[in-house]
Amino acid sequence: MATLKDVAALAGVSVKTVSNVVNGYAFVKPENRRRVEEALVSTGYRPNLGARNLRRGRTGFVALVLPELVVPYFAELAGLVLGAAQEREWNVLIEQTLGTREGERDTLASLGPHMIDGAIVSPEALQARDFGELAPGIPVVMLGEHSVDLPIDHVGIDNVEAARAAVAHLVGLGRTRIAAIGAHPHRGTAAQRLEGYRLALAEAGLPVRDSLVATALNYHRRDGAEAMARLLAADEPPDAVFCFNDLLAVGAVRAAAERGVRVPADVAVVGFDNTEEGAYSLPSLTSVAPDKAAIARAAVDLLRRRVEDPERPPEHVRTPFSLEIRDSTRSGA
Amino acid sequence: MATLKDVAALAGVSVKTVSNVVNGYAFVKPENRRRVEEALVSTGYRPNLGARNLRRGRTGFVALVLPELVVPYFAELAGLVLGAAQEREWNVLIEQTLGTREGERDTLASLGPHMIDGAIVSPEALQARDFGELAPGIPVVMLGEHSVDLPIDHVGIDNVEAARAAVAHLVGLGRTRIAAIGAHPHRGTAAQRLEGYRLALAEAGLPVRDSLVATALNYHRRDGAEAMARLLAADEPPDAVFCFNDLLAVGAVRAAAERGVRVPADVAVVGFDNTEEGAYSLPSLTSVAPDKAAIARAAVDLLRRRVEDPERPPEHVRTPFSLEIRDSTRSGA
DNA sequence: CATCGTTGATACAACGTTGTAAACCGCCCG
DNA sequence: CGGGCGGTTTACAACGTTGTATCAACGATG
Repeated sequence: MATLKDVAALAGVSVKTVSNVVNGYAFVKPENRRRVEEALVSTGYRPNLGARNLRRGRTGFVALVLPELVVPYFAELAGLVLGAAQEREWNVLIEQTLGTREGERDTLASLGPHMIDGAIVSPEALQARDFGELAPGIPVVMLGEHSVDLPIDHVGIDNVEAARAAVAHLVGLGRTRIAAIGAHPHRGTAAQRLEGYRLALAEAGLPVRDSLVATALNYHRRDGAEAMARLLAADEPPDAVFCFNDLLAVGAVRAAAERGVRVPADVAVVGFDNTEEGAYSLPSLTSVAPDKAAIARAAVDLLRRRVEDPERPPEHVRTPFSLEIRDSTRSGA
Repeated sequence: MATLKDVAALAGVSVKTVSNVVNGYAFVKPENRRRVEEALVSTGYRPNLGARNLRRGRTGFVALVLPELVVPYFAELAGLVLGAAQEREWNVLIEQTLGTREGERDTLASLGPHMIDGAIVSPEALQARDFGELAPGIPVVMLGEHSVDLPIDHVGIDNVEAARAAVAHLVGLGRTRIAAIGAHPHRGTAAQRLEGYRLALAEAGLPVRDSLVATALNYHRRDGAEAMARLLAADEPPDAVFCFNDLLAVGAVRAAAERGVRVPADVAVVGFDNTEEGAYSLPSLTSVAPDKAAIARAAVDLLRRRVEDPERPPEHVRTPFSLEIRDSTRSGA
């Protein structure tokens, strides 16, 4: 593997001059520049990033910490972050926490302070305040959970508003027994979506019944199916369900189908995340659609600014969302 | 950030002694060892991996190169590789090629030789032989495509056999006009699955009709839907479809539903990859189920052995598969 | 007592890169 | 003609770590 030294020897100049050419330093005699460039090509020189970063004190790596890649929302998001980071010449290290608190702690601890220039974290169990101690001095941008009181950069949609819009849509269909699937004791986003759900019901003059709020400890298809089964088995089953993500909704739709309950005729279903899976499922899924590309771009951008100036005041970026209406809430279907 | 030097100063020993303690060198006086360990804890020392790797000539990073994370099969696989690599104390760099030849070339080129100890590559457009020139000297393990003639480690299922089993299953249902969706001019796996499809038809004494083989330039839901639409619009539409992955199958099912064609009554559908999405879709999808965990483990293991001994002869690991039979091919449903 | 081997500790160099400061060149100006 | 100045190049040190060689101390051996 060719190093600067080899190139320098071949071009008959010093190592530093080669380094200067590589880094685009202006004052290099054209003649030398030509010779160096020739030597660079003929040796196939590639900088040793480890050495460069050791010298510069940066690594060029960013961590993307998220619960699980098998959750389509995170897979889509990861893809977009990868793309956005590529433009900034960052390499992305994806870490899965599996949603457990230990997983998140381990991940952040094991990354070590030297490995990464910063991290984009989509927390699930972890409280935001844990970050200070776990990743001391590492620039962090948080996704999803909204925690205004903490001095940490943050990107996300307005979960309360989004949930309210989703439930308002169900209200608009004339549904009155609207359930929610996805309540969770420790998840910030869950609390916010539940809040939006309650607000929408209150605005419509509908009662908020505990029996219609289903907890889901994970947000997988299986959890949605189980929750829906419980709801349908109850005395007064719902005529609409707002699920806190698309996977829960997919599970809910399946559980309904298995029991001969029609969607949307008997139960209308709204999901969250607007994954492609939901758009293709039968019936296609109405879903809250966060602008994932905007989230990814904003997160990478915020992290870049934070890395460049660690002292700047933390920023909260609110990205837009919309409601994609599909067959699972269309009466015609 | 504490360095060896800081720890050494605090413990009153030399830098090297601290290094020896950190690396578990045997001959350190118990007294000194104790002092060093104390200092390590109190300074919260974490080795600078960049420096360590610079010295050792290894990076501790492995690349996982795949087409797209939004394809559930790759997301699932990535999650499993992440897990398997973690046990080996490797960090995984996930790179998306977006399935284009340029993407794959760029990715491999940009990683550079210094960045990674090796790569696990799931090629799509790229020909296997391109790797030699693109990543000279980098240990590579290939996934999926079977290319016995090349001196590269390889992990995958027997695609011909798997496809044959899937189509044989459809034959067993009494279907006679069995279509295939997913033919592709440049994809090795596509060619193999098509081969298995042909074999199964031949064994059953059924003709192979070109009009029943649908090309898909990508393997997304949309492509499956479009291909299915073409097949259904033809003079003699199929009574069964073998899709080369689950996404194509999901799209195909949707296209059928939109045209009032019932699955499986009118058309039975088999997918490939056994993704969770398929298991929960309506109807649930019969699918060829590669043992993804085994693939991930084998790939990481093979790469580790290759890194440790670059001279060993290349190995081809054949991982098992099964056929998961679900509603999309069950007559009762 | 001289020699040797073992244990324990250290100094030094090196990995490949880049920032700093100094040196060199030619040229213009006083 | 000496001093200064901008352009151009270079030597050197440093980033944090670890392999090699060296060295000191010690008890055992001949």
